[in-house]
Amino acid sequence: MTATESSENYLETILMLSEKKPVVRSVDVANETGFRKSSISIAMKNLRENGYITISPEGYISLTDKGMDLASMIYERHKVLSAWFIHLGVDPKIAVEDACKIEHDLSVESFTAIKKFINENT
Amino acid sequence: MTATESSENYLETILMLSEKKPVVRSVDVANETGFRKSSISIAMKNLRENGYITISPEGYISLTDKGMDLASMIYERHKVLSAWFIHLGVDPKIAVEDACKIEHDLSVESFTAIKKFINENT
DNA sequence: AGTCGCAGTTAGTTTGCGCTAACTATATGT
DNA sequence: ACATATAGTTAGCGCAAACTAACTGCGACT
Repeated sequence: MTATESSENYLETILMLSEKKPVVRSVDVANETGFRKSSISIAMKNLRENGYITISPEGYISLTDKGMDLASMIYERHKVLSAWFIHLGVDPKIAVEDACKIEHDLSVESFTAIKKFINENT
Repeated sequence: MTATESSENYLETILMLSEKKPVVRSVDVANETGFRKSSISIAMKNLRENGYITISPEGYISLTDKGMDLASMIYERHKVLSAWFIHLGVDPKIAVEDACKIEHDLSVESFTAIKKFINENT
């Protein structure tokens, strides 16, 4: 029962938004990601049922410990990878798009190795 | 009408096998990838209908120019990325698995930048 | 009271991609 | 001649993840 790529992306988005806004609602996730609110509604239901988030009666979304662990791992990858691509001269918009895709696919081993390498060589 | 990740993987597999064997058939792709031959049959039909491969009456699969372009691009990414991960100390098996995933996701810009960087720093 | 907009949900559809099961066709060995 | 193995196809299933359309519920204005 491991989270899918889309679940990981939603968790990351929730974490990112929670750093910018006092509360995060479904509609905020929809606006940020560009998906329809119906799609987000179903996705949030899944995340809730799998113990990644809680939703208050007002509709405010919070990450559980489990959700925060996953979200912060993905978010760190996102930041490290996009910064590195930008450092290599890639257009920032494209760098972020690419980071967004590969951040889900790397094993712990490879990401750790890349991160170590970046830290030692920049 | 751009090729999906699974299509790209099949094209890459066909190219890889064609370097090792005189002919490549559906069943060879099935054995290599671990998917069922029925799944491969349908996938090869798709690749054929989209102009990426041709299949002889004997069942021998050939890449078209279009198919070869895509296959060799993906295969190059695979080799560059997996070699680099291995160079960074990642277990070869894991390095290959990771390369197999991210090779489809990188933009031309980012891959070019990474490749250039690797060439200048190894 | 009525209407408007915003937030969220639900039903039903589509697409991609794997699967099993059952079939055909061809070759090969006894 | 017949059984077996190999290669390929087809039908039908299931799941994930997006979509549209239509609904509820709520607050705010006029």
